[in-house]
Amino acid sequence: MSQHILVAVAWPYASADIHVGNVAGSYLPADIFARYHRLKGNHVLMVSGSDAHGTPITVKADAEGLPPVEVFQRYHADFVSLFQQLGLNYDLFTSTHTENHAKVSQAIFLALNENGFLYPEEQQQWYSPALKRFLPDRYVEGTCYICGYEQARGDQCDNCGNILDGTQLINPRAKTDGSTPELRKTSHFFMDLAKLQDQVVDFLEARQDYWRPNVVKRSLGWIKAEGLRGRPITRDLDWGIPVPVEGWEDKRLYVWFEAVIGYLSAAIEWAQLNGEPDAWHKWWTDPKARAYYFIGKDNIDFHAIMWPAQLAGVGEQFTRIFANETGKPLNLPYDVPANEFLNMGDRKISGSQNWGVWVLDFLTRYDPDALRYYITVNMPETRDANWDWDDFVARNNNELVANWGNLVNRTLSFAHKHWNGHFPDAGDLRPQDKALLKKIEAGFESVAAELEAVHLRAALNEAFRLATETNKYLEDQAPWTQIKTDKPAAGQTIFTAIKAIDNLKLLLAPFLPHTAEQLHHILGYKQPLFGEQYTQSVSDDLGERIALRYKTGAAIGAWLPSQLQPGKFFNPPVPLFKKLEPEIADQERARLGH
RNA sequence: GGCGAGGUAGCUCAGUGGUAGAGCAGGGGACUCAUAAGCCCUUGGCCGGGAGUUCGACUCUCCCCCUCGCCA
Repeated sequence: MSQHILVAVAWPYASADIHVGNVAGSYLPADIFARYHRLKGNHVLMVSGSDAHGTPITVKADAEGLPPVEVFQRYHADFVSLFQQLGLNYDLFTSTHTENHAKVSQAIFLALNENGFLYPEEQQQWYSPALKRFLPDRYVEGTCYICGYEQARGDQCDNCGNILDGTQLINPRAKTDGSTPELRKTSHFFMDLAKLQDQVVDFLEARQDYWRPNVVKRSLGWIKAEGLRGRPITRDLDWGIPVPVEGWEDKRLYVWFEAVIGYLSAAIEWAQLNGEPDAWHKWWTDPKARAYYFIGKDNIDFHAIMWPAQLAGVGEQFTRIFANETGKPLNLPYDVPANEFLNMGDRKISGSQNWGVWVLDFLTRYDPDALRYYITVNMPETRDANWDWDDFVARNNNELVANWGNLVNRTLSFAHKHWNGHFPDAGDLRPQDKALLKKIEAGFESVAAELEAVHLRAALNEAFRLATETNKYLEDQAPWTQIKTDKPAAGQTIFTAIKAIDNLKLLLAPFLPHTAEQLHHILGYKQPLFGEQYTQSVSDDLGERIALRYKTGAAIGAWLPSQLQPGKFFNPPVPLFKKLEPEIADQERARLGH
């Protein structure tokens, strides 16, 4: 009955700080989804890592006078710390800078090559005689051949916004030393996407009924309008994964091709770290397993078209080449629930313009569940959404604190005061008590239905509606009046409310895990709802790094109605959430210096 | 310019061929257990604009405008 669910999460690029838009786009929805499935008893494997290779990192490294590996290491350490603080329970958060990932990527390359989906082709590329190397388009500046802007980059013009063909730049110069480059011929491997087009279209059409329209329609529309064309998968670079072909030692796999392979290599690394090297097959080669890819809309093409094409093209060859096992095809994505963008003030979040909310910084002043709540109610599932500091304060105070936090606090405080720290004895519950609990317990179906469809905002709203039902019940029963004349009746009311809260704790746990755990403890449970995050140092010939891990341990959380018993002892309640001062909105805006 | 997604109450968003919905904000009320929270009642919208199909369209078709993304 229980399923194997691969939760594949976008890989943060190791040259920029993580902001709330990244969290809203992929990291948080993935964690909510994974936590729900863990509570449900399914076998979740949630993997991701730092995307370590590619030109932006070498550009940054050059600018700072550091080797690329140090830039990568610094950001990677920040990511691990951030994800721990936010409570993102990755089974493994690794990186693409591992021997394992290189080996897996090379096996994918070889499998595609064996199956006839790769071909080499000559291209023109800028070469710097002074630096004695080929320059990626990003390393070349010149005059834009479209608008005449003189500071255009080889890949894109910041003035007119057009994507450029770098070889057409006028007055090209190397970004690092200003020297004049020349065009030289260079060979690269291309993936023959045209040959894979039919398989990709079949793949998309088979899923179009349940995928988000913006993901599937856009992908199919693009393919049908333009057709897929060969795309280079190698580059003249020295930072990255070597091309496993003799004579190609000075080239590297193109990062777009290699980074997505991380979903597979991370699953394999996870299995190895656990001492069960074959365990990854349950998520990758068993056709009953489901793979969900949580990404932002900027990544749709790579996950809905390119990565499925790679997987389809590899066919049964991967396991044979990688592990000399009888080949089994790799699973294609089951769903790619891509989110739109979370902007700020209707402007795109931008690191270079210091326009945004940086999560590590945010967490020095506010709690992780407050962030998780606001991002979830505002999640850009169907269109771009906005981060607004006033709205953050208002929703924190008027919804999170007032509706849910206060429900817990008012009920438990009352109980603690009048029953000396025990749950009241309830005897046989009255019809109104049973009616409330029935409503709340229906949440294990209704909230679950939204979660399974990856409608996370709707799921959270549904859980909150049930908290409101409980507040209404309390108003109807008015235990503060009952207690003056009929203490047993008040006890039945309060016990029922506490049981409702114990249920709501579970329904909200995927969204608000830190406070759910805290409430769980207050309610007297000895074992935690969820397992534990931990870090582990992993070494190979490429170096040593920290991996973020997860272990189930003593976790007892289950997506099932509360079995809370009367009479048991519980801990004195403390507020789960903090009310925020309205002034902080202005302070936060001032912080940006705009 | 092409493709895709959006344009619904002050804000954030649901929604469907049959007399417009939720949460929050705003207004009023009774209560007091609670982080002055919660509960009840309530104001508020030519559902981007125009034309068409239909007995009837926010919902279907066409054209236009605006926003965002991808591509050229």
